[in-house]
Amino acid sequence: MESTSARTDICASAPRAHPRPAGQDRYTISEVAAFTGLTAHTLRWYERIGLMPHVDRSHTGQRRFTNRDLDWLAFVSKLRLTGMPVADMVRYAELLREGDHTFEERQQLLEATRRDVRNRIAELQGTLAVLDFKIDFYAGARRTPERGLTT
Amino acid sequence: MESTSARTDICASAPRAHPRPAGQDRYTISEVAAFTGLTAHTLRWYERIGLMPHVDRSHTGQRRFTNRDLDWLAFVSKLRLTGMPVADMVRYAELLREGDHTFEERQQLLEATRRDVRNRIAELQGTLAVLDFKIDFYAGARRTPERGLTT
DNA sequence: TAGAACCTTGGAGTGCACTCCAAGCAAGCG
DNA sequence: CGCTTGCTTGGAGTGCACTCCAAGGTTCTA
Repeated sequence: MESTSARTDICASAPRAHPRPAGQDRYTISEVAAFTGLTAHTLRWYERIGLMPHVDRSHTGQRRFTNRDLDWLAFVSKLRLTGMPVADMVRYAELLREGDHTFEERQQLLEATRRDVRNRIAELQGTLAVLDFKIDFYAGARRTPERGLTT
Repeated sequence: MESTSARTDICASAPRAHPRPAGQDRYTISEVAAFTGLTAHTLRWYERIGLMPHVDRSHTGQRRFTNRDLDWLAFVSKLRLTGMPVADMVRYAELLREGDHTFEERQQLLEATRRDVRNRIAELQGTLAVLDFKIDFYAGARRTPERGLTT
């Protein structure tokens, strides 16, 4: 669990996941919920805990998200898939808000995350091997039915 | 998110993860905790919720785990890594207890799990691509420092 | 201008997977 | 035998990541 030089030639363009209407830059919370797959509740919660880099408001106080916010949310959603704790993502968001002098720490955080993701992939491939082994056994036992496997 | 014919040529032997002393077949709960990395609390909890296929007891009622139990726990630990809900693992354990006529359902459950794991790996590889992209950006910006990336 | 559908807030509730506790019995050693 | 360490139970507590609620203000469509 350390090797696996996972190739990443798919989708190596700029991180823009969910389709969104062109020429618009102010979205209500429910529009953003539709684009990202997150609920409005979750979006408000993200803002509360400091995971959103301060969202714009209309003159009456309603949230108006921008394309930049959508980019950020797409990135956060990717990180979420890795099982990265929300607290760590908040940390990264804080570093961004603090400006240029956190550059190096951000880079290190990203690199640590990448190591975690690679390890995670290696683990999953190990599990896949076990599943393949067991499924092969089931397929074999189907042809010569005799005993029912103990795990 | 559906492709990725993940190769699984590593560790494709019989599923036996943690080293254990030869010629022994009765382990106390703390020994099992040491071998598996699970806590004694968790092992008791697994039994309570029906995830252990009925553990043997000493004449005074203390648990005595067997090598077969260790095999099962190794398998469960693998499944746990995939993020499979405990309830689903309990379901599989129930099917095992119910005997031969659940053979097909068990096979299907394993195959569904394998699909999930493959999808998970594909997702992670997508995330890895995003991380690589961003880390490359950071490395480039280090050589020509000018602006600090917005996500 | 009415009504429906949407948005706001703080705080409380949910589900999962553990994790711990207290009180008491069991096992092994000098 | 006494002592320490380990094991037993049901039930309560924890941490995470949401998820929902009530009461009220806003925006859109007819």
